[in-house]
Amino acid sequence: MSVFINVFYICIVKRSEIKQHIIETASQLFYRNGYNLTGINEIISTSGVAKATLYNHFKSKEDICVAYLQHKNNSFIKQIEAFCLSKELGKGRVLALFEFLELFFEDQDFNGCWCIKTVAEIPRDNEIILTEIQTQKRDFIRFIEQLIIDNIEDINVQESFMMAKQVYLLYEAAVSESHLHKDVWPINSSKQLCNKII
Amino acid sequence: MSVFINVFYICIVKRSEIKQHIIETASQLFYRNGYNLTGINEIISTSGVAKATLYNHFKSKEDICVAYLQHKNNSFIKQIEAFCLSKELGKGRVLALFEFLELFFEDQDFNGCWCIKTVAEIPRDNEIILTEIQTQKRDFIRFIEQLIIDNIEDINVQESFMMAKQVYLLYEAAVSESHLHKDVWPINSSKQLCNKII
DNA sequence: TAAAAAAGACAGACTGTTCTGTCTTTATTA
DNA sequence: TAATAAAGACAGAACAGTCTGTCTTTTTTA
Repeated sequence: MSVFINVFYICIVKRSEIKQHIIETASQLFYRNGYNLTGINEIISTSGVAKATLYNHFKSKEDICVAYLQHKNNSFIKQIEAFCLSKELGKGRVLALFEFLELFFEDQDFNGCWCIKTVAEIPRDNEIILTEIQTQKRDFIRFIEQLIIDNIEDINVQESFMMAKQVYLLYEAAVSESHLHKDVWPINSSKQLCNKII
Repeated sequence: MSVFINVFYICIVKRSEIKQHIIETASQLFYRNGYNLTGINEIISTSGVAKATLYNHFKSKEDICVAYLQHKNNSFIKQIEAFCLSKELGKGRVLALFEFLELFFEDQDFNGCWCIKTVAEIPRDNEIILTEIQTQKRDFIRFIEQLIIDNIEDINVQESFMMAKQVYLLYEAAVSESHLHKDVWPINSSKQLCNKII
């Protein structure tokens, strides 16, 4: 039996993948239930990892938080980029942002923006986490800007940056408000307005 | 000394105003430091009220949370309404929303939207608090809608509702994002875009 | 004098973090 | 290939706090 369990366990988490496994487990819990409401004990019991092992990989809960944010952002950027590029060249690729969000919203795990959620939970003076979040958002604005440059005709640098910020604001509002109202209307309204300005 | 302290204390909070005093103290703490990071003990020590007294007025921390949200919303609506009406009739009264937000942002106590913050902190299934928040937001949209009807010429009911939702989304994005980026640019971008659509 | 507030002890559950000592896996050597 | 060494994952206790909410006793106010 011991052998079976061992073999079985290895199938789930290889030794070399333990850190990643902890990150994924913590991410699910943090995103679903919130950072402060998720305890270390819940993370270790859910992931099946020993406490000492967790603290071998991360020096503190805050450390896990940063890893969680990065994990979320990495997969998000990868997915939304692939989704937009799957559409035909042109305005549609910008509007695809909101179509992606629609799918994201319909996902049962949707729980709003992890950055906004986390900012709301940490003390004002936690610069480590705040900096990580601001970096993610600035990268996202740059991603939108490139999308605009590549897909909107006759647009100069100044205009494209201004437009990127506006599209970004509409996207962010759509995420937060669809979550708050538990309804898709903010996504539609934002998309409509975005269509008007691009 | 005991007498002095008592006299001094009475000057601050009359007996009949204790409940209101608790709400105001809790509001400051919840808004500044977050709901979960603010303990009952901090509320009582800051307000100078006994624990039993607090639990005489509120049956639970959640109860105080609802009172906090209502308190915030009441004073917000009162202030923004007065500010908008202080401007000249016309489009300017709609744009005044963002001018109000600018002042709000510059206030040292500014810490984003209390609704978004609170939603991020409570468990998904807390319907009492969520309902309170959704009601506040719907009321705010209705307020914006009335502002549009009163100040934009030749607009029908359908258009005004659609526009109200869009202006609302821009306002909400401006609040959250100016807070996140610690910068005024989201307010300016939102205002600019709002000006374009009204 | 009766009602209400103050003060703070209290229960009981939870927090993040550190630690010990054991067992298992992996890498290196002979 | 077999023996050994190093790395690190394991369980679980302990630490010094925290938390909400209840309760009793004393003091103050109307």
